[in-house]
Amino acid sequence: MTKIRTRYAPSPTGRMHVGNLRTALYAYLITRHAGGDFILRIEDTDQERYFEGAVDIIYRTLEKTGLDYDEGPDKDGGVGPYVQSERMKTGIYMKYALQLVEKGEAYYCFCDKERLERLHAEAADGEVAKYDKHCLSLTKEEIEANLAAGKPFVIRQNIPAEGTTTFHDEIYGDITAPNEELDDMVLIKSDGYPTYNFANVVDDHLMGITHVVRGNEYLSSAPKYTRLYAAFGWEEPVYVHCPLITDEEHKKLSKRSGHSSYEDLIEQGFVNEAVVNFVALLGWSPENNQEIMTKQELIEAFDYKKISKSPAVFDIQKLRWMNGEYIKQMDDEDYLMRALPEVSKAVTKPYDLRKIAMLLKGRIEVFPDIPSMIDFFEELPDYDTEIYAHKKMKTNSENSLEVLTELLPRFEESDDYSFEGIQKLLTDYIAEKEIKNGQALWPVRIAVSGKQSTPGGAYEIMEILGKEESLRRIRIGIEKLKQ
RNA sequence: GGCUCCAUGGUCAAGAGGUUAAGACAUCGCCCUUUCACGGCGGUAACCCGGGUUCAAUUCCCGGUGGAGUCACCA
Repeated sequence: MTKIRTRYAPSPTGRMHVGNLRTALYAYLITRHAGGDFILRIEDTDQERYFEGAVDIIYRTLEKTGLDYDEGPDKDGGVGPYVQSERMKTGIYMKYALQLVEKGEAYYCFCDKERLERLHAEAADGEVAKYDKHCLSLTKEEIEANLAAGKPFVIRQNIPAEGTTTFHDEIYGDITAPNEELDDMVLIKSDGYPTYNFANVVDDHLMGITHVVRGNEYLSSAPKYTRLYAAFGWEEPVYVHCPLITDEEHKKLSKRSGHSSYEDLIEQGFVNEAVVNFVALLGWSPENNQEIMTKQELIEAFDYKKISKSPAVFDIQKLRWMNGEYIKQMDDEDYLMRALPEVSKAVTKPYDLRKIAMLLKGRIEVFPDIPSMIDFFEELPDYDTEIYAHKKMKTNSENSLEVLTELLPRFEESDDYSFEGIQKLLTDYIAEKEIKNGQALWPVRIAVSGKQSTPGGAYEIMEILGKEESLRRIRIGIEKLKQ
């Protein structure tokens, strides 16, 4: 059995789409599961969409998501270069294209933009224009003359007008398309660059790729690739077309959704591992139904034959849940590194920010949740005294006022504002008065936070606020309740 | 519109020719708790429709319907 070789072949056009991330991940998992090679190839044949820095995004994203590759532009494995623009300079694409021309499987086309546009315009209502093979009938002399005159040209694949083409996909089975539906696609563009469609086939073959993993938006162009392989007489790779990832409207995930790229998600406070874990489960699930999985567990469990066929909605709600699980598992220092900047956004006063941050671990799903949960530390909100009422604790404005009034002098006297000190003061009071914990703790917490729900309880909050501010807030509470 | 693909709760997702049709997220309720959350327990909620094959179909086949993808000198 030959060693499995898969590749991730992104175009440097911007951020990494989550669909691409999943495709890369599946290719990666297939290879690692089987002990094969994972190859990175940069497909920069579109000069117009290329921009400086886009390649760096690819490197960075692969690194952060833990998709280490065995061969790539910076890791020669003997079948390079691994960047298509560099490969082009060696002339391989033209060489192979001319081979097809020789065989009659491809042909020169000199049609200009105007003619092609006319073809589109003339297409009958509801019909889609296909290239009409106009240049296929050019004589050898005409072609020579055009070339000699320096006329711009493309090379097109010559697909028979009749018959059908069938290919096999590991997920979808045999798929057959009528040839008349297949356009004579451009192989070599007029700028000399190969199209994605062509470079892909040539490179996959030359690089010994055994399994081609890609999104199922390529399903309808796959027959053309099959014809290309056949034209060359090359063996086709194993195809694994992944189901689409869609938005809530069941449309292909697009930029409009606001979370279509890996970088979007990271900016929104998601952690790498959670994103990778979540995306892995979009279209596949392990036998044992485990949900939280490390990369290693994914590698061991991954079986591409069990990838599903139907599209999956990207449910950000579930990602949030999963992210929360990852945050809970983080070690404290890592957590603080991510959480502290968010804490600082809401709290500028000299409180113990680490303590505040630790209050939130286990309560947040994404880091940007933090500021709105702790803004009360910075400034006591102008709250309504109605929130002093708590049904279960049987608290209301009257008994809350009583509790606070009685506690105020005790707090004024005390100088121990440690967690334990505050706790002791309050539990002593509760024992003395023979009331329920909540009957004292609830009003105190409301007074010092001004919020119905807070991370941490009365002890934690008062410890962080300190004596002076705690007293100030309790006095405000008493004033509010008197009115 | 042509072609192609898809179809189990709101979402992800198991599953098998005969099952009480898993599990997770979300949602609802209860318990725990100094609030919220966490955690624990429980509830609501699904096999698109019509034929056929079969003793038996949600599962296999065909048709319909619905949804999606794709139809570039973009990838």
